[in-house]
Amino acid sequence: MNRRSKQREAIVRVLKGTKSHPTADWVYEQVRKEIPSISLGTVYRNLKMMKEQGEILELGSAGGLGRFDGNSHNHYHFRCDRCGRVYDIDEPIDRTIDQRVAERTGFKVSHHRLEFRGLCNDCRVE
Amino acid sequence: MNRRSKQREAIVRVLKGTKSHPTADWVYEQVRKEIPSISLGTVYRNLKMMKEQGEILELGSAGGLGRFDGNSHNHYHFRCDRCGRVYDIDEPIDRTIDQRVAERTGFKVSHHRLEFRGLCNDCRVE
DNA sequence: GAGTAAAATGATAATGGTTATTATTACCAG
DNA sequence: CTGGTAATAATAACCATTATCATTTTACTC
Repeated sequence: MNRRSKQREAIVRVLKGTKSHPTADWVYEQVRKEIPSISLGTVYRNLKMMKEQGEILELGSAGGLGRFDGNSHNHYHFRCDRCGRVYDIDEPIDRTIDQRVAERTGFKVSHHRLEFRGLCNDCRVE
Repeated sequence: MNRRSKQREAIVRVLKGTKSHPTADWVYEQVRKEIPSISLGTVYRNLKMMKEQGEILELGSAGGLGRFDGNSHNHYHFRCDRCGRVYDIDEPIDRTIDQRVAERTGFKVSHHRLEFRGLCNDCRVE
């Protein structure tokens, strides 16, 4: 079902060969050094495929639309992979983990965002 | 600097009055029941303002562009609030928390995403 | 190798959420 | 009232991503 192509192989090589978290456009520019004729659409198509097959992760912009929360104090969320709904999670916030990461990295850690994923009660199949 | 307007007040009322995590468009539709002439742009403008002033949170689409990670095994990330760079965090993944949330909510929890925020070494001011 | 069907590509148009622009209106101080 | 400025409505612009489609490439069979 999945044929090989030098474009896809180049995309994989670029992705696996960096420790950064590139945008689609950055990948496009890198691959272009090798295959100047490659199309941006091809990059997007392959990234999407690989994401769906679990070979890579996508960060940020996760889940489609931007959503807002009138509650400004930090709390955790659950996002249903099927219907996209977001629920608040009543779980205590672990602040010690910020401290731990700060010590390890030297970064200034102000807070963290935690989002659970899976299927909500309306969407889980019995 | 911040004048009052019935539009903004209606937006705040809608946001604080729901437990859901609405999209900008949903807020727009709700406020429209009260102020049919309100513009979608006004909703966006006010949501952005409130977000910058820390009165509300924005989920998803956090940080702008979608970013990809060639590493498909789950791990945590740090995103710099200033430069937007994303770093991998070498912190063990806590799977017990998925179990705990599943028990409390009844949801099927497959995994979680954890993202730390703050300033990286290049961006923290001495 | 030649033939062939399915998949992948490149080029480009379309989509859709968000932001910018601009002329107009509403608010407030003096 | 009047001048100054923020906020608004309407609309255009933006821009990352997706869809479309004719053409090319791949894998497979003979």
